[in-house]
Amino acid sequence: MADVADTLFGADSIPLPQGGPLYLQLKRWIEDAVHRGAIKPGDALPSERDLAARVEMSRVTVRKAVQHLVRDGILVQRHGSGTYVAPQPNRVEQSLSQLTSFTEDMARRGMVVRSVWLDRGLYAPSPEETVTLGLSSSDNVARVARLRLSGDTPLAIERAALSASVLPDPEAIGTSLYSHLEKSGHRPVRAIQRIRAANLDDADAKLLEVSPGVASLHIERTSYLASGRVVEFTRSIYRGDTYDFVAELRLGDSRSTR
Amino acid sequence: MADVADTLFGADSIPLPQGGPLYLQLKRWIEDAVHRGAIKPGDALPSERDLAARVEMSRVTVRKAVQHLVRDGILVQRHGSGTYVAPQPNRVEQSLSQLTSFTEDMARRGMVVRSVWLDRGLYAPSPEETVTLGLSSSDNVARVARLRLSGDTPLAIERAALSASVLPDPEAIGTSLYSHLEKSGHRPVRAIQRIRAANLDDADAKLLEVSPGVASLHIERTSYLASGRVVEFTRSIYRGDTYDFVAELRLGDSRSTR
DNA sequence: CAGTGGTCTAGACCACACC
DNA sequence: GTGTGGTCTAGACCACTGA
Repeated sequence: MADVADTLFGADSIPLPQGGPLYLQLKRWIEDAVHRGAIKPGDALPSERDLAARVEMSRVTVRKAVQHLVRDGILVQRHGSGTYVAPQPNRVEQSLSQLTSFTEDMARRGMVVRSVWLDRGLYAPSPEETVTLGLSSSDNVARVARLRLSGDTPLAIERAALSASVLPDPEAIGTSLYSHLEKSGHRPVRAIQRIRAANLDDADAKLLEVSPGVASLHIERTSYLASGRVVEFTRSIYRGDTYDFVAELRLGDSRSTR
Repeated sequence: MADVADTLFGADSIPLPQGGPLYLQLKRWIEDAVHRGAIKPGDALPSERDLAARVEMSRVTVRKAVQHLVRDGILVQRHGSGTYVAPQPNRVEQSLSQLTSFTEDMARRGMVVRSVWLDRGLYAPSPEETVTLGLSSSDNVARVARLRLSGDTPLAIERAALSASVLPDPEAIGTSLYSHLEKSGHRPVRAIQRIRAANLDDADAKLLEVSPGVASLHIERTSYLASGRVVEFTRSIYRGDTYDFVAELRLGDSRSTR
């Protein structure tokens, strides 16, 4: 079986595109090879030193091309092992109009979801938590932070803050925060979400097992009880390569032609 | 007036943090200086060569630290000019439940919005357009691509495709596609949006005047008439540092406890 | 013009994976 | 071990900005 180097540098190999900086020429060349299917997801690329010798560039320049492709999600690098074409990610969709529990939502699609606890306990509230959760200064706040995974693939980081009066014992949560809240009659019926894009910092990238700087969705959610009281304030970080959010829009009623 | 170099390297300067790679030490150090307010938005940093000499690192290492900060939106670099602390972006909010026109939406907030046409005309449809817009093979497709700006700041790139029967003359659109459609009785009343995060490629980054690789929101929108017919299919790219999308969620009705 | 960021090189050593 | 990616250096030249 021919290895990848033969495929890329064999007799019918395609020459590097011309024009612009060398690292961009090499980047385009590798990107095209992946999109053509000349090298497939999971395939290993030649080592950086090997590539550098073959295309007659310095290793620094090769690394620059490769790291751009890593940032774009085309390649992945594993320290001590090699550089590989990134696997096709299975994108997951989530509704932006129905307030659903992560666990219940995924179960409905037959996906196996796990959580790893990053933190849970009772704390003195920050000023921000005091305001958004409507706490008095003597109240405690319950913080629960989880890493969400589907199989072995991390999907999201979720950091929630709730009033201790709603969640007096954070340790008692099973897999689903919402079903735990439901038992005590505190399941939210309404929420406001604020969504933005941001590059992952080093710490969160490590947790999600992607490269720092990769695009991610940051979602802030404030959930309310039927009474109007705030139940939870959650900041979540979703991997950009595995998540789609879907929203249905209807004609606005605040138009000038009322 | 003391310049930035004096502020950073003066008598009461703060030493570089220890531990880990040099470029990350330098990155943390600059990041802290910005967050402390020791250097403010708009201020120029010392040149890369200057910085390298002062912290006793090679220029390559300094560049690595700086480019990480550029990617994170902390700094901006201008070729031939210098490196500056990034200005505080004014974030813009957009609703994810009301189907509003960009132009009308911004006007309601008193913001001055301009559009620059990137492309508009009639074309033979792509297979994807044929399917999503429900065209027959003889139909043409109208494509309109715009760069949206608030003042001189680019906000978003919008590429829309509509059936030529709905928009026979793309050149006739004024500033608002939706008000143009309204005149011909084709204003959509409902839309499905799909939102994801992605790193900007070089071309789109140039249009939006940010660095390649910066996080952005990619939105695909399919809009429908009251009759159920598809009016437009639009792909938009919003700058991650200037846009928040807001959605209101309600308790889902597809729960197991129906 | 001088000064800035942008690209590129050859060579070195370290940290980790895999055998 | 050997081979991989990760970091770091000193020095060079190019392309752009701005006085």
